[in-house]
Amino acid sequence: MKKYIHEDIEKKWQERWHESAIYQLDSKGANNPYFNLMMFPYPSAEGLHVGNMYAFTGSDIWGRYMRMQGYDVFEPIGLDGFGIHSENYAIKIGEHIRDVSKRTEKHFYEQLMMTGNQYDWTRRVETYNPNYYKWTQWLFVQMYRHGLAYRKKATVNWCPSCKTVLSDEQVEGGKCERCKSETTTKDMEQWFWRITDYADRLLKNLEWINWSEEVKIGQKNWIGKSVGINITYKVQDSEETVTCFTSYPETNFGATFVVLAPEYPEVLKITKKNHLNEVNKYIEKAKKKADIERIAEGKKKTGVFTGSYCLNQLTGYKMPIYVTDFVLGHVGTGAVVGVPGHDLRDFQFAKQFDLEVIRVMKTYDGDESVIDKEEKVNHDGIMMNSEFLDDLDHKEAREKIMDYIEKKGWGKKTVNYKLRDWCISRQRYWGPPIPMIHCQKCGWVPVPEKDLPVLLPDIEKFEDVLPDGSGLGPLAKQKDFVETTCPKCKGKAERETDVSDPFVDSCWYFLRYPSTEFDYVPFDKKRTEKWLPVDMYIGGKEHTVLHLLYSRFVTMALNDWGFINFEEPFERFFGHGLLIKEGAKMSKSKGNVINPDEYIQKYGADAVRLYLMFLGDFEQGGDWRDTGMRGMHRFVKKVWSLFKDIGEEGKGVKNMSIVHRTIFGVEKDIKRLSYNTAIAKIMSFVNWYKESAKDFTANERTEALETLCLVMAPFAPHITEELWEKLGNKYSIHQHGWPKYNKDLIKEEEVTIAVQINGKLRDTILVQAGASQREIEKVARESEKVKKYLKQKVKKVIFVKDKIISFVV
RNA sequence: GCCGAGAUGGCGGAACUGGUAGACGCGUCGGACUUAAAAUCCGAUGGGGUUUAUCCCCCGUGUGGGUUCGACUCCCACUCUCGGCACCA
Repeated sequence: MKKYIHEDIEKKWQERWHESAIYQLDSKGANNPYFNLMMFPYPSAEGLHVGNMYAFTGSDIWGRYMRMQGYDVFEPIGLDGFGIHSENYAIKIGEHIRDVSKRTEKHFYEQLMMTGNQYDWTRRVETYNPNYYKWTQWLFVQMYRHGLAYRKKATVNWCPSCKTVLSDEQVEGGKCERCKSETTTKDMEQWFWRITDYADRLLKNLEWINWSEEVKIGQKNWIGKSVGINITYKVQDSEETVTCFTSYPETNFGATFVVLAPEYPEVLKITKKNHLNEVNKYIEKAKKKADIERIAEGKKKTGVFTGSYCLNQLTGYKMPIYVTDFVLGHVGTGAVVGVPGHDLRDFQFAKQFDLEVIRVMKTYDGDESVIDKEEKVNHDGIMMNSEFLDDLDHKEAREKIMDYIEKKGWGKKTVNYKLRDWCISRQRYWGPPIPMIHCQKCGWVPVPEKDLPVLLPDIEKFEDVLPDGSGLGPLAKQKDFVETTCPKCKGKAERETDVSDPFVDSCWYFLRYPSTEFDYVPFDKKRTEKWLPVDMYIGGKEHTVLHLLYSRFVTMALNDWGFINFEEPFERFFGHGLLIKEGAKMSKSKGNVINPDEYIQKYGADAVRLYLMFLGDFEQGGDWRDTGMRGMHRFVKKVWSLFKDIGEEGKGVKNMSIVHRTIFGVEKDIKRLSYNTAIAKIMSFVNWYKESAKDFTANERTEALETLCLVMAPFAPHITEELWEKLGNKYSIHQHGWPKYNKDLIKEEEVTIAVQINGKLRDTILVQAGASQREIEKVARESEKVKKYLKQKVKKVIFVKDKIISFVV
């Protein structure tokens, strides 16, 4: 038998798979469609990251296993190439993104090809391709037509030194990630998608979708539903009112002040004349700070008095109104009623400005002393000083007071969400232009469908694609692009020059995959109904909120508009863990980044795939060690060497039940994506084979080796294909069914029973499986080791079938 | 601060619904093959004690308590690590 040369074998089969098109979506047949999706990568130009390969291998194993279970598995791949990540890289190396991205596309696909995943290479999707982003723009127009896309002034991060808008991710601790200067905020008109309309549904559906609890909780917290009440207070000597949202109104007998956000629209109207100066100054200062900076200041509260008061209807307390930046304009109503005894921030503010603290809840331990330090501020307890609420538990009191306030007409029960509408405008170059036209007469008009796509102009000069600090994107300088005619009145008009957020590109890509050959619709109706929703989606947990939530939102909207017949895009989502190297996070600065190419060249894709899946639990992540990689290479060579004696006759063995136990065990592990233990079972099987094969008949050899190929096929697709052929089987192992095990044979005939005395292991005995307590007790009592301990009277005997017998003395 | 995940030999990690802790692999040590090395193969390998030896005993899953015949697994309190969010009223 030849030596194992992975380069030849892997190349050979990759070409064969390609020619025979066994992984292509069957657009006519396919009785059991199964959409196995992995998160498409954003190509970083430095090439495929081993983290990508880790995720994709785990997903591919699942897809290959499902194919062997008889499903028509569709496993597509594409590139999330539009966006700031790619653009920043191009800027860094001083090259035009258009050129960089052409190069990375080729590089990425070549690398992905080498990993041996069962992709349908005919259905690739690249977000920067006009035939794709045409439909991203179409989605925007749909959003606009259905009232879910709108424009509003928003506060964005701004770096005064780089003169550009920054995304939240680019601001680290209040500083610009590139030049380290302090960032400020700027109010700019932006396009938004009304995801908050779907907040409740996004939350509700979490109850039934098959996702891990961890990810569901992540989404739930992000949506951040809080139930409470909006209470409206009259401002004294004024026509104005202030409405405050609170989720713990039961403490309102202890309310002693009201605080407004600097962004609060009526701040100046509420402020008394002689306080205007100071209030204005404070607001100006606050505006210059980013949210992050406000937070960084920590517990020290600042603020300024407006000179006005409002009345607490419950107590008649005259509450002074302050402006402070710890109240955020976009949260709740932008106004908060201060209860210093039972909210830490309110307490800190009250101390700063010497406001009264009134205790209205004692602790469950009965402490009702004066609240004079932070540690004593309590959020729950039994009501006191609250008239008709006294002695009620605070939760009970909450219901009662809300009804009371509503009945009195002072307020209205409200639900508040942390989730904010999705700002999709980006003042950048490398994205799909937002397909809107502004006309002096007609206002904003969407680009008609027949005129899509609005092509991203191919700007020749590299310098012209850089953000320039005008607050407008690079497209604003392209006259030919900006100047257009209004689709409505045919008059002169201007195009929107912002592009959309890269998350818009990725929020619907899975819908495109099965329909890539259609150029007149984003997704064909029949095709979509057949293949979607996605059956299994595997990807990183870091996308728990943004990407997954946006995709769910868009799917719901498309469902509402009648384009698709389902409202959840991913029937099942599985979040894998993080891959690290020798205890440390991989990073370029540390120089410990693993380049998968090198390892594939050295050890072969099969060995790398196996090792990636073996080094830890797929859900938890794992720690890459080069020595471990070498060990796996050794294992693959060992497997290869087993096939040298095919056809040799031995005297035969009685018991091949381990074959069945292996099938059973590996299957069970794959089903729960516990790939590392599945591989361990395959290794044990190989060890057993090496020890026992000398006695096998030719048939027994074949049975064992075929089984080995089949259970290993999802993990190591090339070598198993080669060995499968060597055994004389027909192409392809990947179209063969998963092996069946015999239920009777997986049962052990003999079992080892642990014998315990007072819970301590004293002996083990080998008995027939299923032996009764009486039989086992008899054998156990005869054991010398046990006898020693059974001199005292046995009080109790505990027996677990096939497991344990325990004597209590 | 809040939410989530985790802590097991020299190392990566196993242990399904409480039932023989350390599967599988790495590393190390010893041996075989070889002029030699690499590669390969065989054996040993949690710590401690005891024994000529087989045996046997004790201690061991981050810390402290609890429940149980029996706890890595369940309960309470705490420490540390990683990931996410962060003044959400």
